[in-house]
Amino acid sequence: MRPTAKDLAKAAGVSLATVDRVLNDRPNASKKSVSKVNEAIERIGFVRNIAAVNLARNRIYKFLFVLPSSGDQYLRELLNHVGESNKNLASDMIDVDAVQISVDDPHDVANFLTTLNSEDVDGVAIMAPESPQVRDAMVRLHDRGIKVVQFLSGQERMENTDFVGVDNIAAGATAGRIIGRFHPDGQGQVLIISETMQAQDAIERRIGFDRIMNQKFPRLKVLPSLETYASAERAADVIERSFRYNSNIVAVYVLSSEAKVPVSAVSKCAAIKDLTIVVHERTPFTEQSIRDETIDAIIAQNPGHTVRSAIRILRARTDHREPLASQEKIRIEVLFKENL
Amino acid sequence: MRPTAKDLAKAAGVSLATVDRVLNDRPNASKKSVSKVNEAIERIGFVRNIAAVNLARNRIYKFLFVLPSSGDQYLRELLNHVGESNKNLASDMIDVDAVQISVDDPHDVANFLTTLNSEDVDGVAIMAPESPQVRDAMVRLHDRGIKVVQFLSGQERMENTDFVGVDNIAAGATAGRIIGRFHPDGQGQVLIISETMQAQDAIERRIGFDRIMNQKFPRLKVLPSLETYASAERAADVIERSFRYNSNIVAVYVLSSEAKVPVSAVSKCAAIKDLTIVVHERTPFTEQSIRDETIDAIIAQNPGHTVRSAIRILRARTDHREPLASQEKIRIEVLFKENL
DNA sequence: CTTGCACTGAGGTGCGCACCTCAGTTAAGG
DNA sequence: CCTTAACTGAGGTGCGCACCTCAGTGCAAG
Repeated sequence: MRPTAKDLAKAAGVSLATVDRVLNDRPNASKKSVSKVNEAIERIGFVRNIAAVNLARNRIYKFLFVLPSSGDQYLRELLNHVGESNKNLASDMIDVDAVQISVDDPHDVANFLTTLNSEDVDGVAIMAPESPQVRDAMVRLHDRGIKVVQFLSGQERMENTDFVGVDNIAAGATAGRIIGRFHPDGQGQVLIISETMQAQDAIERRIGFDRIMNQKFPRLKVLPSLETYASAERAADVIERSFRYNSNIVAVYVLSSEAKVPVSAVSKCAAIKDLTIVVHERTPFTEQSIRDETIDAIIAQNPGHTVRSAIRILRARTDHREPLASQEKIRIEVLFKENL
Repeated sequence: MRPTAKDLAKAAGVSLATVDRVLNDRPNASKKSVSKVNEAIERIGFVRNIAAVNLARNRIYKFLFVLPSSGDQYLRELLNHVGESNKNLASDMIDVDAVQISVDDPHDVANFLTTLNSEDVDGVAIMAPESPQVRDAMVRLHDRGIKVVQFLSGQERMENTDFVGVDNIAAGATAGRIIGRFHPDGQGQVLIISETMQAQDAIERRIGFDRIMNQKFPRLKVLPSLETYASAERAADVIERSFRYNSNIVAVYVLSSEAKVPVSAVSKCAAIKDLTIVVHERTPFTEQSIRDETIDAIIAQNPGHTVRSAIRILRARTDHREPLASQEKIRIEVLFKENL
């Protein structure tokens, strides 16, 4: 049998009421009592039964994912995993929901966050681009007692806020290592494509990529980033032009998380199987493409892991516990055809 | 507020006692009552509060990891994660422990498993090589009501038993893809080193490796597997001999999970930085080696993930729930210097 | 000495559920 | 008709804990 609060009280030589005061930081506990209880906790190895705590508190965790309204397959994956987590965690009294808002206008995002109330929600995971307004709104959320997680998005790290996602500089460097090692003879040009270079994640990936290419594979020439603005026509246009002007493209690196548009455009300009193509995020499209060997590698952050990690962190913060850093580190996954 | 069992009873038009009979498969519930309750569960979206269930049942989960007594760094990682999980899950009333037994003699393993009692343990995760005795003992564990997980080890898949670990054929193929793509000009010999080729996991990795090398990279010649039997002297001996007879070794693939001995031996025979070296499992040694670029890639199964996955599966089985396959798939991780 | 305040312990209630008992109802079989 | 077995509902207890009330106790300031 595990020791209960009653055993703790006996071991500490105090009453249950005092144990309760200490455990829950209630007033009217003397320093002596506090230390007696803490000493006894260590001595008898008392561990609070979380199930009983939550039952007694009659607590229901409510967490919200704030996601962009624009997006393609990867976003859909995220939404699916949020829904699935909601189902799976219902028996643990955890409600998870997702809203999609237009993240183009930072004001809208900030306004939405402002409407959130600590009565309705315990924690929020936010995927939105960098902007002072959003940062302010996040700080105010925290002040209202709502836990905040920066979710996959490229905000600068904030105090009182956890980040879930990968180190994008490292992710870009990983892509660089793969492309570089796949071309040991050097020589050739590398095409870089992104939806936009405004986004922090794209910038960081590019930085990491450039760094390793310069250091390790200087004979491969990295071209300036093309921006598609998520438009198929524009993608076709700029990519076609780039292939026309650059006659020795041997590899393509797609920075953004939606790879379908750029890869499709590339396939119309070149013998795509002769190119080394590295993209981000596992989606139905990229999975199919790696199976048929159109693309060569996927750098991914597992959407299921990220969603669950965000939830675990929010739960820990809500309980005033420290999340387990070792468990919550999101890995930069490298996927080839063989280890899908 | 979530609906409680009381709400369920009202919605189903039966008493709490009958709801209890249905939910817990107790006798003396008519088919009509059962269907009324089940219909109401769907209708009002009733979800059992697991915390309350476990509290009322006063249940403490007890899980045991049965690990080999021989092993080096990777085994130590596993033990650490078991210990860490035990700490972290104490507040969820989950006790996790590990025992190490000599797995050389299948009889010893089987005998040990036979001593396990369903009073003392709810589930066991077993890492032990293939053998009929062990299989039998595992079946008998299951018959005694103890849940069984085959942990990382190369047993054939069994009924009533979950497997935690990676597809080793795919892992070997992944190693093959990396070595192959790192040598696009072809030509050269690939050295394969393993502690033993008796173990199922080594065999499977070799199969996967050979398959892709034959199909995709036939110009690289894969040498017969060297066996070190975990002995540094023997490793030095056979590896030195191999380098003497084979003058064009360009890559080394270490099949077994402890890479220290073989890599150290290789480093004495050749300019190690000119070789492409792929090993299995992240350990302090392999991590250091990839940082200083002695080795080029690590194929890993995350020990923390595997331990936690085994525990989640055992917990689900103990609760007569189905584990979430999507969450429990252990990924074949590919680690380069950049995405450690 | 009294007053006031910080502290303490005893005890109660309820969270959602499991598990038990027992009186009572219904329906089938003879 | 009665017997029997299958079923049902009402109610109680307890799991470990949070949260509350209230009657104290001790100690320091006035």
